[in-house]
Amino acid sequence: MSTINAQSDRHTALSTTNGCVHNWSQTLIPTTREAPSDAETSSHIYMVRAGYIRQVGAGIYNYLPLAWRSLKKISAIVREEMDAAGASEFLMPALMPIELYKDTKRDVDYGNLLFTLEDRHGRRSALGPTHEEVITDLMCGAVTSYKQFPLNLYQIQSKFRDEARPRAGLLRCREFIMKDAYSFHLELEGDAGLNHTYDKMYQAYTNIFTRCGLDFSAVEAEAGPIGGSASHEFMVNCANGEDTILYCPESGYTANVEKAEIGQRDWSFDVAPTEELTKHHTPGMPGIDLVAEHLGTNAAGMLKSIVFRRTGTENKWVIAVVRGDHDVNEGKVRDAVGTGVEMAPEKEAKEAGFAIGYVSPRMIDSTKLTLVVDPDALAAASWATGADENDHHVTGFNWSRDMADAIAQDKIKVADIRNAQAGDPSPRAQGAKLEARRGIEVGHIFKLGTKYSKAMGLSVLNKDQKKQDVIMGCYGIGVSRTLSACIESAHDDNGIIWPLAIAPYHAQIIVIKPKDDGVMDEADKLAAELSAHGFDVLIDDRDDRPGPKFKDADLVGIPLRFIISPKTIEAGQIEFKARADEGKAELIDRAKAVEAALAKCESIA
RNA sequence: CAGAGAGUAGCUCAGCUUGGUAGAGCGUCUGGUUUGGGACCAGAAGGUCGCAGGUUCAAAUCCUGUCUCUCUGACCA
Repeated sequence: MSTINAQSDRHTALSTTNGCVHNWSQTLIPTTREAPSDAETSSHIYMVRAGYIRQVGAGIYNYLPLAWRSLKKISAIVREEMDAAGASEFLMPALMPIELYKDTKRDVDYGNLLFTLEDRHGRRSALGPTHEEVITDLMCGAVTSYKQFPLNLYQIQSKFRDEARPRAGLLRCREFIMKDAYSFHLELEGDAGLNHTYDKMYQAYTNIFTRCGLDFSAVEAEAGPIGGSASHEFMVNCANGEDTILYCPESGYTANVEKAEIGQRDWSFDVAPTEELTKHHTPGMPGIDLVAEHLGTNAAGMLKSIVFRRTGTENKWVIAVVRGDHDVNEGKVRDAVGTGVEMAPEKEAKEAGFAIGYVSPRMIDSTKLTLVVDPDALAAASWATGADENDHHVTGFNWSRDMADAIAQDKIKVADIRNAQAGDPSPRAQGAKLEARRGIEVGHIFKLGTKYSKAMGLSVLNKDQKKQDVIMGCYGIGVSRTLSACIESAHDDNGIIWPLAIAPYHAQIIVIKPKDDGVMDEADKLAAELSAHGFDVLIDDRDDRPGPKFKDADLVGIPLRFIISPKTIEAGQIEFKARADEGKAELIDRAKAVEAALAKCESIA
């Protein structure tokens, strides 16, 4: 836990100045008993029900006061840690001319994900999904000497991506709030190098998500369309997350499924056949499970042969073979064959003779191609696989017998080309097995290298008066996604349970019978005391019955809760509990209210 | 992008098959009784039935087109 305000004895989640005090009746918190029927995930349901967000369009939301308060708290933590790590905040436009994307070809590579529009003059513009191009272009004109490096600049801004399918409230939006940072270097190593900044960002991200009170993992990840060499994702651990993470309990190795390596697996071509190769008619069976059932086996008894094409080529084919119940990992295929690959376009693959849906490794005998096989696809003596002929499969396929020529000519490459899964051998600890869990990606850091600087001509003269491409890194945090990921992992059946640091308010005062003499005065007094100690306070001053107010309090999820009523005032007491505590509030001395709140901060945060 | 579904009151939905005065619950407002985990009584407001055409004496309902939203998959810094 990082302590920014070390000179203060206040809890770091509290405000360093007086906290604010707001009355429920004077802000907008439209809670509802029922969620919209289309809300499926708990963060979506609770954010709508508790009055944090309202939908405007597909993947577009209003951030109501509660959500905005939390978003500002997350942003504040991000700013503090980024600034502390030596980055400078600035702001780029969200709107930009499409021409900026020409040099890096991301107007094409990013595809439909890029929001584009046309102005009155017919000029095409884009709404920024990330800002590598804008900042690289900026740097081309703004940085002229090697002496100005390293640099690290960041912004917090709305980003736009035309997601094919926005979903789950703020988890996958078309407009969302993101912090993006870009660093510039002339070398990899040393204090001014990319690696040093990357490590600092890794640490800053660890600080940020720790301070936000999140249960998260930093995992090795694929660089994806942004490109670059190394990358880590920061994932909120959450059972219903969209991403799968694999980790080794012994070595601590943790990686996204896209990236996770699999440890050593024994294999051999030399397995004696046990069955004749037999052809079967298998028409109209979509899906490997149906075919397997028809052939009297299961998916694990079949070979799946996926046809790829080397990117940028007309007809350099690659067949990747994995066991039927495994998934091919495109990145691993790329690494295995040494060039980029893409799924073969069906039409052209068919023209080249591939019976798509019925392809087998035996295609190598008739067509020029690269064959890569996963070790697990070699283990059995007898496989069911395609017959390289429409509507037909074979059973009894055996590598040593049916692929003898290819094996003899050493034409088969064996490599780890599938997604790792739970139970696979760990790549970092002998004998250990990988375990799987789910997560929501909230941060991603990349070593970009010179991909953008080369494409856009960002170079400077170095000390030796030689022109040198600038080395870049980029670092993103999904601010609005962090908010919903937090709820996704911290709620119960009654609503949200905020960690102190990013809750819209630290404390809520529920006033019972606010119209009775002196009751609101008492609430205001307590609020002032709490505020003086840095607590942001929400007073539920609504003239409503206690039941709905308790229900709303649970829904909204403010961490600390006081209950003031005529009864307790008379007794010189007050009720107090944390949102996360089970059961009813406990009665404490009114005089000890602030003390209790401060003590509770220590135990829950 | 493929498949499926939905647009009727602020929210959740019924009505549509078989065309004939626009409905319920929750919420809101007024008055009253209440006041410790989403109360009760009485009353009220609130909807060009997504939009545009068409059929018909008559369309929320039938037909055509269109827009929007959602779900599953594909895709996804």
